[in-house]
Amino acid sequence: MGRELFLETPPGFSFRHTVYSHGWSELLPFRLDAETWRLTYVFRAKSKPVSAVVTSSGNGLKIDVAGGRFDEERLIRDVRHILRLDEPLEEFYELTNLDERLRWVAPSNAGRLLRSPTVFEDMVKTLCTTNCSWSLTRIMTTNLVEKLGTRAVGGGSAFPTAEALASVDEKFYREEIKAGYRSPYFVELSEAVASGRLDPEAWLTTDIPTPELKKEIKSLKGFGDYAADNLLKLLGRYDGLALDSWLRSQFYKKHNRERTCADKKIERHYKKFGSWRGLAIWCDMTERWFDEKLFD
DNA sequence: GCGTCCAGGTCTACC
DNA sequence: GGTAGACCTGGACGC
Repeated sequence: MGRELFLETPPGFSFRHTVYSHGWSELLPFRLDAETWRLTYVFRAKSKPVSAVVTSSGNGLKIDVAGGRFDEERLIRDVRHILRLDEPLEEFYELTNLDERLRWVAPSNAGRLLRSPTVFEDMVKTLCTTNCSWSLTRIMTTNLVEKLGTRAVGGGSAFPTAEALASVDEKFYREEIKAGYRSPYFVELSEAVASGRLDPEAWLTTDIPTPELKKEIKSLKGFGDYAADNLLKLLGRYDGLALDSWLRSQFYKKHNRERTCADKKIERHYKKFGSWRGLAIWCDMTERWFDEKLFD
């Protein structure tokens, strides 16, 4: 039997801008119905994962949990975390308000990037975005969830645990997940986390300066500049631009008359946003996404 | 149907 | 520190 929970949101929170902030809502165990703006996610629970649907409702969020036994406090914590309800963006908005082309960001309450309940899940998904088309990213994450995730109450499967990911070998990743040359990276990462040698969740609260943290992330196989910067953004550190081919091509179109240029020029363009430059470029490059949708 | 290119890059070897 | 070449896969594209 299902249960309905309600979670109050802070002023200046946009559900639609958050769930549609980047491609994560298209990757299992997220599912987004952009017509009805229903965000489904399979949450880890006490015995068996549970599927829940999150929708915007008045001054908060309605969470319809499919059923099963679950820790309400933990589920609420996960929802707060994935939607970044506790992330202060005032300083960022002060900067975007000073920029003519980014003045839309603050009134829209944009800038919250959807993330997974665990840093580990975001790491695996980030690996799935490297050097491939978005369609292949979706194939790999779908395979991971459907072939290694635990079935949930209410349908779907949870994102697999580090232990589950560490229980299969490189051959499985190549043949079943279609991860190709990335396969040993998944094995190394999941074994490190499952054994306790690596604790990425601690990065959410660590005081380590960002350059040092980036160095630590880059010491992992498969995490280069883009992947490390992307993960740092999801951790709430926006110093790096996380330039990939898509972001570069968008910049060329919008700010460089469709001509390629060196990364240094892109970095100069966003320098004025200081430690928020990674979020500034992302908002700038995705502005048209929100023109195409009906927003609250 | 087939070959080529490239996509939400990174690693290694070499200079 | 900078760079060339290799690397899985799937989809788009040209022929």
